[in-house]
Amino acid sequence: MSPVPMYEVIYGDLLSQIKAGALAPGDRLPSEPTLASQYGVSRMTVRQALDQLEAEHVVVRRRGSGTYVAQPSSTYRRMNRLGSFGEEMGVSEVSTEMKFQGAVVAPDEVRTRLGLKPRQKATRLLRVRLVSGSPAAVQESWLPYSLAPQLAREELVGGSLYRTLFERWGVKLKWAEQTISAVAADAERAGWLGVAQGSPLIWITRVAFADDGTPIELAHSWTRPEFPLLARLET
Amino acid sequence: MSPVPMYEVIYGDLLSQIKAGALAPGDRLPSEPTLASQYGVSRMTVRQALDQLEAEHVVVRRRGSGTYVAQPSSTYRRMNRLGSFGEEMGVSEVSTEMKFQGAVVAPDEVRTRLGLKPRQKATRLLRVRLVSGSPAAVQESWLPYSLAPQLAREELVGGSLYRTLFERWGVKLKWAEQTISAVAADAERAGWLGVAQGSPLIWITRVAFADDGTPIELAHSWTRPEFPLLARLET
DNA sequence: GAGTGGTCTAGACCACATG
DNA sequence: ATGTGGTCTAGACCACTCA
Repeated sequence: MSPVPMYEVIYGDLLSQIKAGALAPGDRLPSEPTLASQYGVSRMTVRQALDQLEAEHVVVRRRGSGTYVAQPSSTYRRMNRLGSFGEEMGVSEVSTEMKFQGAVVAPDEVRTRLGLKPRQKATRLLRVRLVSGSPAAVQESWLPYSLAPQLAREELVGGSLYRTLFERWGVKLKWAEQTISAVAADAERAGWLGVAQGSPLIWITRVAFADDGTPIELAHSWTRPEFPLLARLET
Repeated sequence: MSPVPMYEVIYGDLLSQIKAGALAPGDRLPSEPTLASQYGVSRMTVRQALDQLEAEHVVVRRRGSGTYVAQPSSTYRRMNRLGSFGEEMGVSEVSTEMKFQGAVVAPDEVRTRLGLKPRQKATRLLRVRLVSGSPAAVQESWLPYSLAPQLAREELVGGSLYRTLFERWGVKLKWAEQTISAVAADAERAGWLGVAQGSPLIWITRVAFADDGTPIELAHSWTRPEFPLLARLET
């Protein structure tokens, strides 16, 4: 058997066509029997691919009618999926100012959340994110130093921590737990973000995990309220 | 064919057993072939039930090993699912002070978001939510008046707007789009919530939809930062 | 090596939507 | 009436885990 399952191939094909615009919102996809014969697979296999697209709201199915490319639900991007800051911001132009990058002894909170031993080192990244040139968020990330020592020195691949972890160290983050709250800007962050001290910021604390459940990253972010999170909730 | 599909029966059975504690976190479920013969169905049908449980993180599958009841991921409750305020808060004791309940001409924002015609009326509910007796959030809900006129007068079923909509009017909310931001408390909300004016609050704007896509509710909520949102993100 | 979940087949009947 | 997606069967081979 091919290393990649057929239903993932079909899933990928359809997703590409939709992203490329070959299949526009509202368009009907080929029927399940049609796809099955096109790909030379059984209908159950086609359904596995469509199940996945449906779960991600890329398509909607209507019994007796067909499967259609979903309307891009006006809002909701970001959130629900774990992605890089750039991806979360969508098409906007994102740049980064690195304020600190190095290895330090992990403070208690970091030790606890990442499961490090006392006096174990951690890599700390402190970044200011700019959207279209104006400051939008401060991000402070902590990772076990031993996981990727060069991370404390080298430049990030494409400015993305997650990409660097994956491409240089083979570390793939699988899921994250976030708490979202609000906090008043302290003097330092207010300065970086260009807001008044004491003004409200969106404060997110995130722990990201590898597929085996190992905690990899503890991150705090402080975002200006002009850049809200968008989320879609299901019943 | 039975009105309820077999895979839903199996799904429900397993979920009940897990919720009741007959299957505890970490326990292994019967294997797929075992379940198939127990229910007298094919293995593919069993897999449909398990697929659903897995997608909801109720179970985890390990190839070559078995399917296990998931560990209740310490944190993450709330968010990701659309539920009542009480459910979101988990087991905590929740009470409500109704500050306003009535029908008014819909302001522009409400008209736009709910798709109402000019001068059409809307029901406005303004509530302060208390957790264990101390104020946690202010919620302002707007609904089309014509949808459920009595809503402007009657008491809510079990103090829950969503339960009232469903049990008294048969309206079932299917999904919602939320934007989450932060905002400084104004004088009125600061007073209700017992915080200083200007202190940061979590500010959520939500539009909830029925299964046919009709917008049913526009809600704003202002929550004290001591009650953060918890969310789980997937890759 | 035995058992598990992952993938896949080649059919089938059904409920439903649309022309 | 035709075609669609929803459900289901009774097998199969595979990759993987674990004793």
